[in-house]
Amino acid sequence: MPVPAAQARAGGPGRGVCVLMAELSRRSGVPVATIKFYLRDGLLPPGTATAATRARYGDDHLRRLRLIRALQEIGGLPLAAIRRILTAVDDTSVGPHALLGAVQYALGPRLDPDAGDPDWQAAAAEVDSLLAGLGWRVTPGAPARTLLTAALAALRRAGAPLAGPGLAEYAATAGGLAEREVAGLPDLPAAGRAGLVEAAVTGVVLYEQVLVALRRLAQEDQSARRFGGG
Amino acid sequence: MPVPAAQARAGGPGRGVCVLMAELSRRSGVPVATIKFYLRDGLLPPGTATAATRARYGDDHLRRLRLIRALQEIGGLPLAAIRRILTAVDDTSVGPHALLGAVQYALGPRLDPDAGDPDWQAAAAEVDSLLAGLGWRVTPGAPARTLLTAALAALRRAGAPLAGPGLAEYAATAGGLAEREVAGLPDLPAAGRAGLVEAAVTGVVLYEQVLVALRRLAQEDQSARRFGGG
DNA sequence: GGCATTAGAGAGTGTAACTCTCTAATATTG
DNA sequence: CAATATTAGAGAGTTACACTCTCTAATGCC
Repeated sequence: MPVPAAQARAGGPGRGVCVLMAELSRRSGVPVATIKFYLRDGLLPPGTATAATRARYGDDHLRRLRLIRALQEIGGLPLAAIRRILTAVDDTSVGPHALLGAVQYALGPRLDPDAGDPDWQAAAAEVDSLLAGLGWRVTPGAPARTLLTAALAALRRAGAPLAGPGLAEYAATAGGLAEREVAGLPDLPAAGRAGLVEAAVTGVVLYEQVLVALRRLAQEDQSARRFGGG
Repeated sequence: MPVPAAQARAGGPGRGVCVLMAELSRRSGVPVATIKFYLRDGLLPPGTATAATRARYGDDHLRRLRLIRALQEIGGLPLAAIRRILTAVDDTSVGPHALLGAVQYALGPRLDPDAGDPDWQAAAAEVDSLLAGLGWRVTPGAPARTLLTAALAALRRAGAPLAGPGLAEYAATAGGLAEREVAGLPDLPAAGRAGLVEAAVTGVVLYEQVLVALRRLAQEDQSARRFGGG
């Protein structure tokens, strides 16, 4: 027995099956108290109030709640970063590229560049020449750039610097991944802004964890082969 | 005027230039109060006491301190995870493979598998068949496996599942990276246990951040090319 | 009419990672 | 040799984060 589409997805934009908070909690697996906290924090838009002590929440609340939890539990993002991402998502004047930038800044490490350290300077120079050689268009202050520089500086400090060719190999691998990922994003007219935006956030954050997890599993396998079970 | 090597690296194992805590703080950039905290927490072994209110710290303290900060600031690990890693590092009865396992468990997400969720079950089945098909030797309870399953389940829940061939492509890329990384670790007799151990921890944690950062930078570049500066 | 449920706001809780304060002792300097 | 500065070590206090609890007034439902 097919459910009438008009009932499953009726009403205005984003208004689907409308339920009370207890039901939203049950469907999302998030405690009621936590949902209230998210509402107060502005992470979740308020429901449509039907009375002084009654409000209803739709499908978009459920999707938003799942997005928050995915970014938090799987992506490991703090709520402050998630709030920044969601603000950009909800601002329809923010284009796709700027939105991805917002996600990058929200992800990006909050570590301050320790200029003055010779290892840092060497790492920064290496990053500069790498990006220049590849012709990648990245903003100078991108957090990922700081992260890369910090990681290379730490490797240098530990006496195991990641040199030019080895680093370029990593960059080529990363470039191949990113190329396919961005190409795989839906077109704007086809998916609409909301669809593109969600796919983009998902792609940046969740695919990263997929990659990281697969690499760790592969390392475990390789380590077992080289060093044996002991 | 060359410094006599016997003076720069004298004494017993790991005892280099011996200094007071203030000097250790200056060289590492870590505040004295924080070093004291690490000492109390057991992250840093105590210095050699020369009097009731005097202790000296050597090169190994400096290296350990740098390792802690790298894992914390770049790897984003909580101190509890770092403590677990360092315990395994210091336990000479732990072999290379088991040490990498300890790092994996320390890194691994602290999210509980939500069995019962159909998306989770589908993701778990996909992970099982992928690993079986690749023949990777990974323990069933590996945290990376949970992370992968959780990420795939979240993608499914968001309506953008990462399907068989696409996932296999990611796995192939990750496998290639891990193969080169593990092959690049020094041999046990050549580097000694301490050298191998540090290279392994570094390889797992810092190279991961290098890869992640490069992927994000590549995404920014690809996004700029596809969506333009707006 | 009466009772369970709900929205909303404020305060309280637990954890992590420091940071501050204090004491006694030791090194340094005049 | 006495005054001052510095240090090790231990405990308590602080800040940030992410909830979680408590309370009140207002419904909805029987």
